[in-house]
Amino acid sequence: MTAPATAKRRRPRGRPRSRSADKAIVDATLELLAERGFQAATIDAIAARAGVGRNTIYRRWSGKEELIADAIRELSADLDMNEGDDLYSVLLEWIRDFTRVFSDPLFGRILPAVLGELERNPSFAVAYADRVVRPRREVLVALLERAVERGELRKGADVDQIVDLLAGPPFLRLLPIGLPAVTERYAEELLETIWYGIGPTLDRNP
Amino acid sequence: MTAPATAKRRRPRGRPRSRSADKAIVDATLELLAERGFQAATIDAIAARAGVGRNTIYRRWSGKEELIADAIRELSADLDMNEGDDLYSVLLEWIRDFTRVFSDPLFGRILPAVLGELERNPSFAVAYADRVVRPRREVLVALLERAVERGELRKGADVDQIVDLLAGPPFLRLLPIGLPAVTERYAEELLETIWYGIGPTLDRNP
DNA sequence: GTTTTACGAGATTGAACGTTTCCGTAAAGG
DNA sequence: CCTTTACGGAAACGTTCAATCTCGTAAAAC
Repeated sequence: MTAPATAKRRRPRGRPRSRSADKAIVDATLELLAERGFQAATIDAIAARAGVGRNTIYRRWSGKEELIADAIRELSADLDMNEGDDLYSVLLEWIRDFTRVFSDPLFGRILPAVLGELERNPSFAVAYADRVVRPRREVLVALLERAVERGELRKGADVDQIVDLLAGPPFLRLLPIGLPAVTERYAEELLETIWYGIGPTLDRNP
Repeated sequence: MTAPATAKRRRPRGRPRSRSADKAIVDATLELLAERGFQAATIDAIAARAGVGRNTIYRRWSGKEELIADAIRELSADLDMNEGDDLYSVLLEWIRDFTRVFSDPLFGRILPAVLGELERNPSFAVAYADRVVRPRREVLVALLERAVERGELRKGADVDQIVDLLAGPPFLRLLPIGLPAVTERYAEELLETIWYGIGPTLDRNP
């Protein structure tokens, strides 16, 4: 063993990397992605917004793709779900959160901005799926699985499908393809339809 | 009146525009969009695939964006819905069609390919919404409204929401964000969930 | 046959952009 | 003070690509 177990890594010689530059570069990347899309996130524009020189970027990342994939990995989904309430209320709040997050000027605009790149660039897709989609989805899936066991959901329900039902419709509405806008009561109406189904009314508690 | 009512438009002097070049250019544009995305659909690549010179394109369109918007407008949704069957079967077939269309190597790959451009370029979004989304949606909406009137759907159901429930979940599955793949029985399972709802089972006919 | 317009192909221009390199300066250790 | 590494700024290189232009040829009207 050449290195003692107690060794702190010694600080290397010359001037240390600026931590604030690290953050400024990643922030600028995400902001540009969200505000103006993938093509507008040029190295020039990122460096200018971050207030750094281009070589300060290239000293940290080997190229534009690595930078963007890394920046996407910095997106952390905050995953607080108040499980105390009854399931219906929890799901209602989840839909509200989901629509709110996608109106967020930073976080919510990233996916639409990189969607076109996802197909061509699997590393972006993996980064986004791992850091943004999967964590949020796992929390909801686990919650729904417990609900199925407790009998609060239809027996044998496919939780993946339920997640899609909760997320798919509001996601469609956020694409610029001429669909009706999301209204104030959108979450309530959507969940009611999902909960009771679209089939003709049977015996149901009002 | 300067032009007689019976007049065919006289053919202008010189060599006429090649109609087959028109078609070849638009086809090549759509194919490249679908296969390799927006960025790969360069004028050079389009001209090469169409087997025409670049100025043959510029003689017809003022630039790349006009060409692409025009090509998108050529996408026609075929809208056969066999209304004879019962509603449940019709909706089942609709979901199957929808997932099939989005695996279509031409038609279905266009939207993912231009999604990133939609936000930046409203004319693409308008073209796609007008020619692809709206016609398909209108047929389904009309069918659902008639079903509501006949009592085949839950009273007071919001048909826009139902369309989203039918289209949103399969659309999510087709994005490269790590979701489970669409299986053979996907449409059946999805419609069953939508039809009966996710709430705990009440009295229901099996 | 002459004129007119379209054609495919290639050369050219100009802008955007990723990437590298160099400069003078700043911040750290020795 | 000297060396080392980082910094912001700017210049430069190479590539890609939209857009324009030129050339010899083809297809139509007259």
